[in-house]
Amino acid sequence: MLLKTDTMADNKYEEVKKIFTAFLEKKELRKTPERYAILEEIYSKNGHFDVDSLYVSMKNKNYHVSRATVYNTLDLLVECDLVNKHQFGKNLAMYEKSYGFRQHDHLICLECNKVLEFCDPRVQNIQNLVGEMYQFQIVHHSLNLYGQCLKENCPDRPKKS
Amino acid sequence: MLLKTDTMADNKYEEVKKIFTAFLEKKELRKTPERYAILEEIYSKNGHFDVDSLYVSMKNKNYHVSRATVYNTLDLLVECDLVNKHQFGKNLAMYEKSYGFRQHDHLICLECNKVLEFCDPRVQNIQNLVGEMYQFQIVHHSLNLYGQCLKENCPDRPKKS
DNA sequence: CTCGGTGCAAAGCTTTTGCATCCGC
DNA sequence: GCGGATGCAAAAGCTTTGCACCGAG
Repeated sequence: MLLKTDTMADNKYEEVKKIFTAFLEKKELRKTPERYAILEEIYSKNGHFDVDSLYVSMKNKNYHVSRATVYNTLDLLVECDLVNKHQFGKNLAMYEKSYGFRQHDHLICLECNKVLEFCDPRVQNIQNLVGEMYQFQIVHHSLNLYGQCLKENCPDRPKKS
Repeated sequence: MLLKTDTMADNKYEEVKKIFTAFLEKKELRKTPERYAILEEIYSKNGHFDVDSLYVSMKNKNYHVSRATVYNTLDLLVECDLVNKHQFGKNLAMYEKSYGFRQHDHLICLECNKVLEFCDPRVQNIQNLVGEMYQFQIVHHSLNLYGQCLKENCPDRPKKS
Protein backbone atom coordinates (compact mmCIF):
# COMPACT_ATOMS: atom_id res chain seq x y z
CA MET A 1 0.00 0.00 0.00
CA LEU A 2 1.36 3.37 -1.01
CA LEU A 3 2.05 6.10 1.48
CA LYS A 4 -0.27 9.03 1.11
CA THR A 5 -0.89 12.30 2.87
CA ASP A 6 -4.61 11.68 2.99
CA THR A 7 -4.97 8.55 5.05
CA MET A 8 -8.69 9.17 5.41
CA ALA A 9 -9.07 8.76 1.67
CA ASP A 10 -7.02 5.60 1.80
CA ASN A 11 -9.27 4.07 4.40
CA LYS A 12 -12.29 4.91 2.30
CA TYR A 13 -10.62 3.34 -0.70
CA GLU A 14 -10.05 0.10 1.13
CA GLU A 15 -13.73 -0.04 1.97
CA VAL A 16 -15.05 0.84 -1.43
CA LYS A 17 -12.60 -1.57 -3.03
CA LYS A 18 -14.38 -4.40 -1.24
CA ILE A 19 -17.76 -3.15 -2.34
CA PHE A 20 -16.59 -2.80 -5.92
CA THR A 21 -15.09 -6.27 -5.87
CA ALA A 22 -18.33 -7.76 -4.60
CA PHE A 23 -20.21 -5.90 -7.32
CA LEU A 24 -17.87 -7.13 -10.06
CA GLU A 25 -18.12 -10.68 -8.80
CA LYS A 26 -21.88 -10.59 -8.60
CA LYS A 27 -22.10 -9.33 -12.18
CA GLU A 28 -19.33 -11.69 -13.30
CA LEU A 29 -17.17 -8.86 -14.57
CA ARG A 30 -13.40 -8.92 -14.58
CA LYS A 31 -11.38 -7.33 -11.82
CA THR A 32 -8.93 -5.44 -13.99
CA PRO A 33 -6.19 -3.18 -12.61
CA GLU A 34 -7.56 -0.26 -14.64
CA ARG A 35 -10.90 -0.43 -12.87
CA TYR A 36 -9.30 -0.37 -9.45
CA ALA A 37 -6.89 2.37 -10.45
CA ILE A 38 -9.79 4.57 -11.55
CA LEU A 39 -11.67 3.89 -8.35
CA GLU A 40 -8.61 4.72 -6.27
CA GLU A 41 -7.98 7.93 -8.17
CA ILE A 42 -11.58 9.02 -7.62
CA TYR A 43 -11.45 8.34 -3.91
CA SER A 44 -8.17 10.22 -3.57
CA LYS A 45 -9.77 13.39 -4.96
CA ASN A 46 -12.21 15.77 -3.34
CA GLY A 47 -15.11 17.56 -4.91
CA HIS A 48 -16.64 17.22 -8.34
CA PHE A 49 -14.79 16.25 -11.47
CA ASP A 50 -15.50 15.59 -15.12
CA VAL A 51 -14.30 12.69 -17.22
CA ASP A 52 -11.47 14.57 -18.84
CA SER A 53 -9.96 15.92 -15.62
CA LEU A 54 -9.95 12.41 -14.22
CA TYR A 55 -8.34 11.10 -17.39
CA VAL A 56 -5.68 13.84 -17.33
CA SER A 57 -4.88 13.52 -13.65
CA MET A 58 -4.30 9.80 -14.06
CA LYS A 59 -2.14 10.39 -17.10
CA ASN A 60 -0.10 12.93 -15.09
CA LYS A 61 0.57 10.25 -12.51
CA ASN A 62 1.89 8.06 -15.31
CA TYR A 63 -1.01 5.70 -14.95
CA HIS A 64 -2.47 5.68 -18.38
CA VAL A 65 -5.99 4.44 -19.01
CA SER A 66 -7.92 5.27 -22.14
CA ARG A 67 -10.90 7.58 -22.08
CA ALA A 68 -13.11 4.72 -23.18
CA THR A 69 -12.11 2.77 -20.09
CA VAL A 70 -12.74 5.79 -17.89
CA TYR A 71 -16.26 6.12 -19.31
CA ASN A 72 -16.90 2.42 -18.99
CA THR A 73 -15.67 2.24 -15.40
CA LEU A 74 -17.57 5.34 -14.32
CA ASP A 75 -20.75 3.72 -15.58
CA LEU A 76 -20.03 0.70 -13.43
CA LEU A 77 -19.23 2.82 -10.38
CA VAL A 78 -22.45 4.77 -10.82
CA GLU A 79 -24.35 1.51 -11.13
CA CYS A 80 -22.98 0.16 -7.87
CA ASP A 81 -23.53 3.51 -6.22
CA LEU A 82 -19.94 4.32 -5.37
CA VAL A 83 -20.05 7.40 -7.59
CA ASN A 84 -22.79 9.90 -8.34
CA LYS A 85 -23.27 11.50 -11.71
CA HIS A 86 -24.60 15.05 -12.08
CA GLN A 87 -25.48 17.61 -14.73
CA PHE A 88 -25.02 21.13 -13.46
CA GLY A 89 -26.85 22.86 -16.27
CA LYS A 90 -24.15 22.20 -18.85
CA ASN A 91 -23.71 19.41 -21.35
CA LEU A 92 -20.89 18.00 -19.34
CA ALA A 93 -21.32 15.15 -16.92
CA MET A 94 -19.84 15.78 -13.48
CA TYR A 95 -19.10 13.04 -11.00
CA GLU A 96 -18.31 12.70 -7.31
CA LYS A 97 -17.49 9.85 -4.98
CA SER A 98 -20.46 8.93 -2.84
CA TYR A 99 -19.62 6.16 -0.42
CA GLY A 100 -19.63 7.31 3.19
CA PHE A 101 -20.72 10.81 2.32
CA ARG A 102 -24.00 12.22 3.41
CA GLN A 103 -26.74 12.55 0.85
CA HIS A 104 -26.77 16.15 -0.30
CA ASP A 105 -27.94 18.48 -3.02
CA HIS A 106 -26.24 21.30 -4.88
CA LEU A 107 -26.17 25.06 -5.05
CA ILE A 108 -24.55 26.34 -8.23
CA CYS A 109 -23.25 29.88 -8.71
CA LEU A 110 -24.14 31.13 -12.18
CA GLU A 111 -21.29 33.66 -12.00
CA CYS A 112 -18.29 31.59 -11.02
CA ASN A 113 -19.64 28.05 -11.50
CA LYS A 114 -18.78 27.17 -7.94
CA VAL A 115 -20.79 24.28 -6.55
CA LEU A 116 -21.77 24.15 -2.88
CA GLU A 117 -23.51 21.30 -1.11
CA PHE A 118 -26.44 21.43 1.25
CA CYS A 119 -28.74 19.02 3.03
CA ASP A 120 -32.42 19.40 3.71
CA PRO A 121 -34.39 16.43 4.99
CA ARG A 122 -37.54 17.72 3.36
CA VAL A 123 -36.21 16.65 -0.02
CA GLN A 124 -36.49 13.07 1.11
CA ASN A 125 -40.05 13.68 2.28
CA ILE A 126 -41.00 15.16 -1.06
CA GLN A 127 -39.44 12.22 -2.83
CA ASN A 128 -41.39 9.75 -0.72
CA LEU A 129 -44.68 11.57 -1.09
CA VAL A 130 -44.42 12.07 -4.83
CA GLY A 131 -43.32 8.50 -5.37
CA GLU A 132 -46.41 7.30 -3.54
CA MET A 133 -48.77 9.71 -5.29
CA TYR A 134 -47.62 8.77 -8.77
CA GLN A 135 -46.94 5.11 -8.04
CA PHE A 136 -43.27 5.47 -8.85
CA GLN A 137 -40.38 3.63 -7.34
CA ILE A 138 -37.94 6.47 -7.06
CA VAL A 139 -34.31 5.47 -7.40
CA HIS A 140 -32.60 8.80 -6.99
CA HIS A 141 -33.13 12.50 -7.34
CA SER A 142 -31.30 15.63 -8.36
CA LEU A 143 -32.02 19.00 -6.80
CA ASN A 144 -29.96 21.92 -8.05
CA LEU A 145 -30.43 25.51 -6.95
CA TYR A 146 -28.98 28.09 -9.33
CA GLY A 147 -28.14 31.65 -8.37
CA GLN A 148 -25.51 34.22 -7.56
CA CYS A 149 -23.41 34.09 -4.48
CA LEU A 150 -22.72 37.42 -2.84
CA LYS A 151 -19.29 38.98 -3.35
CA GLU A 152 -17.78 37.80 -0.08
CA ASN A 153 -18.58 34.22 -0.94
CA CYS A 154 -17.65 34.54 -4.58
CA PRO A 155 -14.05 35.76 -4.73
CA ASP A 156 -13.23 34.17 -8.05
CA ARG A 157 -16.18 35.89 -9.63
CA PRO A 158 -14.82 37.38 -12.85
CA LYS A 159 -14.20 34.05 -14.53
CA LYS A 160 -15.58 32.48 -17.65
CA SER A 161 -19.33 32.91 -17.50
CA MET B 1 -54.42 35.62 -37.46
CA LEU B 2 -54.51 32.00 -38.54
CA LEU B 3 -57.36 29.71 -37.62
CA LYS B 4 -56.28 26.98 -35.26
CA THR B 5 -57.95 24.16 -33.44
CA ASP B 6 -56.28 25.10 -30.19
CA THR B 7 -57.57 28.58 -29.46
CA MET B 8 -56.33 28.32 -25.90
CA ALA B 9 -52.81 28.13 -27.21
CA ASP B 10 -53.51 31.06 -29.51
CA ASN B 11 -54.65 33.22 -26.66
CA LYS B 12 -51.52 32.37 -24.75
CA TYR B 13 -49.49 33.22 -27.78
CA GLU B 14 -51.02 36.67 -28.01
CA GLU B 15 -50.08 37.31 -24.41
CA VAL B 16 -46.54 36.01 -24.59
CA LYS B 17 -46.02 37.88 -27.85
CA LYS B 18 -46.50 41.13 -25.96
CA ILE B 19 -44.11 40.06 -23.25
CA PHE B 20 -41.52 39.01 -25.80
CA THR B 21 -41.92 42.29 -27.68
CA ALA B 22 -41.39 44.28 -24.50
CA PHE B 23 -38.32 42.20 -23.74
CA LEU B 24 -36.84 42.72 -27.19
CA GLU B 25 -37.48 46.44 -27.02
CA LYS B 26 -35.96 46.76 -23.58
CA LYS B 27 -32.83 44.97 -24.75
CA GLU B 28 -32.86 46.82 -28.10
CA LEU B 29 -32.99 43.60 -30.05
CA ARG B 30 -34.71 43.27 -33.41
CA LYS B 31 -38.23 41.96 -33.74
CA THR B 32 -37.60 39.49 -36.53
CA PRO B 33 -40.31 37.25 -37.99
CA GLU B 34 -38.18 34.19 -37.20
CA ARG B 35 -38.20 34.99 -33.49
CA TYR B 36 -41.96 35.29 -33.39
CA ALA B 37 -42.46 32.22 -35.51
CA ILE B 38 -40.38 30.18 -33.08
CA LEU B 39 -42.28 31.56 -30.10
CA GLU B 40 -45.61 30.76 -31.78
CA GLU B 41 -44.52 27.25 -32.62
CA ILE B 42 -43.46 26.63 -29.04
CA TYR B 43 -46.75 27.87 -27.62
CA SER B 44 -48.73 25.76 -30.06
CA LYS B 45 -47.08 22.60 -28.74
CA ASN B 46 -47.60 20.78 -25.48
CA GLY B 47 -45.05 19.05 -23.35
CA HIS B 48 -41.31 18.97 -23.54
CA PHE B 49 -39.28 19.22 -26.70
CA ASP B 50 -35.67 19.36 -27.79
CA VAL B 51 -34.08 21.72 -30.27
CA ASP B 52 -34.15 19.33 -33.16
CA SER B 53 -37.80 18.37 -32.84
CA LEU B 54 -38.71 22.05 -32.82
CA TYR B 55 -36.52 22.65 -35.84
CA VAL B 56 -38.06 19.73 -37.71
CA SER B 57 -41.65 20.54 -36.86
CA MET B 58 -41.19 24.06 -38.18
CA LYS B 59 -39.56 22.76 -41.31
CA ASN B 60 -42.50 20.41 -41.81
CA LYS B 61 -44.84 23.37 -41.69
CA ASN B 62 -42.76 24.94 -44.44
CA TYR B 63 -41.49 27.62 -42.12
CA HIS B 64 -37.79 27.23 -42.36
CA VAL B 65 -35.49 28.70 -39.74
CA SER B 66 -31.93 27.58 -39.27
CA ARG B 67 -30.85 25.61 -36.25
CA ALA B 68 -28.58 28.47 -35.26
CA THR B 69 -31.58 30.76 -35.07
CA VAL B 70 -33.53 28.24 -33.06
CA TYR B 71 -30.70 28.04 -30.53
CA ASN B 72 -30.33 31.79 -30.42
CA THR B 73 -34.04 32.42 -29.96
CA LEU B 74 -34.42 29.74 -27.30
CA ASP B 75 -31.70 31.46 -25.30
CA LEU B 76 -33.64 34.71 -25.48
CA LEU B 77 -36.90 33.03 -24.51
CA VAL B 78 -35.24 31.38 -21.55
CA GLU B 79 -33.76 34.72 -20.54
CA CYS B 80 -37.15 36.44 -20.54
CA ASP B 81 -38.68 33.47 -18.76
CA LEU B 82 -41.15 32.44 -21.44
CA VAL B 83 -39.44 29.09 -21.81
CA ASN B 84 -37.74 26.79 -19.32
CA LYS B 85 -34.72 24.72 -20.12
CA HIS B 86 -34.12 21.31 -18.54
CA GLN B 87 -31.66 18.46 -18.50
CA PHE B 88 -33.30 15.16 -17.78
CA GLY B 89 -30.15 13.19 -17.17
CA LYS B 90 -29.10 13.07 -20.80
CA ASN B 91 -26.80 15.30 -22.79
CA LEU B 92 -29.73 16.82 -24.58
CA ALA B 93 -31.37 20.05 -23.55
CA MET B 94 -35.15 19.86 -23.20
CA TYR B 95 -37.43 22.89 -23.22
CA GLU B 96 -41.01 23.73 -22.36
CA LYS B 97 -43.15 26.84 -22.51
CA SER B 98 -43.59 28.38 -19.10
CA TYR B 99 -45.86 31.43 -19.24
CA GLY B 100 -49.15 30.87 -17.46
CA PHE B 101 -48.18 27.44 -16.28
CA ARG B 102 -47.73 26.60 -12.69
CA GLN B 103 -44.25 26.13 -11.36
CA HIS B 104 -43.57 22.43 -11.22
CA ASP B 105 -40.84 19.81 -11.02
CA HIS B 106 -40.30 16.56 -12.85
CA LEU B 107 -40.55 12.85 -12.35
CA ILE B 108 -38.64 10.88 -14.98
CA CYS B 109 -39.19 7.21 -15.74
CA LEU B 110 -35.85 5.48 -16.29
CA GLU B 111 -37.61 2.73 -18.26
CA CYS B 112 -39.64 4.62 -20.84
CA ASN B 113 -38.22 8.14 -20.48
CA LYS B 114 -41.66 9.50 -19.77
CA VAL B 115 -41.65 12.80 -17.89
CA LEU B 116 -44.42 13.63 -15.40
CA GLU B 117 -44.88 16.90 -13.57
CA PHE B 118 -45.60 17.46 -9.91
CA CYS B 119 -45.85 20.38 -7.50
CA ASP B 120 -44.76 20.51 -3.91
CA PRO B 121 -44.67 23.84 -2.12
CA ARG B 122 -41.89 22.64 0.15
CA VAL B 123 -39.44 22.95 -2.71
CA GLN B 124 -39.92 26.70 -2.57
CA ASN B 125 -39.34 26.65 1.18
CA ILE B 126 -36.12 24.74 0.78
CA GLN B 127 -35.00 27.16 -1.89
CA ASN B 128 -35.68 30.15 0.36
CA LEU B 129 -34.01 28.64 3.39
CA VAL B 130 -30.89 27.47 1.58
CA GLY B 131 -30.57 30.80 -0.23
CA GLU B 132 -30.61 32.56 3.11
CA MET B 133 -28.23 30.17 4.80
CA TYR B 134 -25.62 30.38 2.08
CA GLN B 135 -26.18 34.02 1.18
CA PHE B 136 -27.21 33.15 -2.33
CA GLN B 137 -29.70 34.91 -4.50
CA ILE B 138 -31.38 31.91 -6.05
CA VAL B 139 -32.68 32.47 -9.56
CA HIS B 140 -34.19 29.11 -10.31
CA HIS B 141 -34.01 25.48 -9.36
CA SER B 142 -34.30 22.07 -10.90
CA LEU B 143 -35.67 19.08 -9.02
CA ASN B 144 -35.83 15.82 -10.89
CA LEU B 145 -36.93 12.52 -9.39
CA TYR B 146 -35.79 9.43 -11.28
CA GLY B 147 -37.38 6.03 -10.99
CA GLN B 148 -39.58 3.37 -12.48
CA CYS B 149 -43.26 3.79 -12.98
CA LEU B 150 -45.35 0.73 -12.28
CA LYS B 151 -46.64 -1.25 -15.25
CA GLU B 152 -50.10 0.27 -15.34
CA ASN B 153 -48.65 3.75 -15.67
CA CYS B 154 -45.93 2.75 -18.04
CA PRO B 155 -47.59 1.20 -21.08
CA ASP B 156 -44.87 2.11 -23.54
CA ARG B 157 -42.30 0.42 -21.39
CA PRO B 158 -40.29 -1.70 -23.79
CA LYS B 159 -38.64 1.20 -25.60
CA LYS B 160 -35.05 2.23 -26.00
CA SER B 161 -33.50 2.13 -22.55
C1' DC C 1 -7.32 -20.95 -24.22
C1' DT C 2 -11.39 -18.00 -24.21
C1' DC C 3 -13.76 -14.12 -24.28
C1' DG C 4 -14.39 -9.85 -21.87
C1' DG C 5 -11.69 -5.54 -21.39
C1' DT C 6 -8.59 -2.14 -23.04
C1' DG C 7 -6.58 1.27 -26.18
C1' DC C 8 -6.88 3.90 -30.06
C1' DA C 9 -9.06 6.32 -33.45
C1' DA C 10 -13.02 7.22 -35.95
C1' DA C 11 -17.72 8.33 -35.81
C1' DG C 12 -21.92 10.35 -33.71
C1' DC C 13 -24.58 14.03 -31.74
C1' DT C 14 -25.58 18.27 -29.82
C1' DT C 15 -24.18 22.84 -29.71
C1' DT C 16 -21.23 26.78 -31.10
C1' DT C 17 -18.86 29.63 -34.35
C1' DG C 18 -17.47 32.22 -38.69
C1' DC C 19 -18.82 34.58 -42.43
C1' DA C 20 -21.53 36.27 -46.25
C1' DT C 21 -26.05 37.90 -46.96
C1' DC C 22 -30.25 39.98 -45.51
C1' DC C 23 -33.44 43.10 -43.42
C1' DG C 24 -35.30 45.62 -39.15
C1' DC C 25 -34.79 50.07 -37.64
C1' DG D 1 -27.58 52.54 -45.09
C1' DC D 2 -25.89 50.58 -40.75
C1' DG D 3 -25.36 46.95 -37.83
C1' DG D 4 -27.66 43.23 -35.83
C1' DA D 5 -29.81 38.69 -37.28
C1' DT D 6 -30.10 34.87 -40.22
C1' DG D 7 -28.55 30.76 -42.85
C1' DC D 8 -25.31 27.64 -43.92
C1' DA D 9 -21.61 24.88 -43.12
C1' DA D 10 -17.69 23.96 -40.68
C1' DA D 11 -15.79 23.32 -36.20
C1' DA D 12 -15.85 22.19 -31.45
C1' DG D 13 -16.70 19.27 -27.47
C1' DC D 14 -18.38 15.34 -25.08
C1' DT D 15 -19.51 10.62 -25.58
C1' DT D 16 -19.99 6.24 -28.07
C1' DT D 17 -18.48 2.73 -31.17
C1' DG D 18 -15.53 -0.61 -33.92
C1' DC D 19 -11.83 -3.40 -34.03
C1' DA D 20 -7.38 -5.45 -33.04
C1' DC D 21 -4.84 -6.86 -29.22
C1' DC D 22 -4.25 -8.12 -24.42
C1' DG D 23 -4.79 -10.49 -20.19
C1' DA D 24 -8.09 -12.21 -16.24
C1' DG D 25 -10.25 -16.38 -15.16
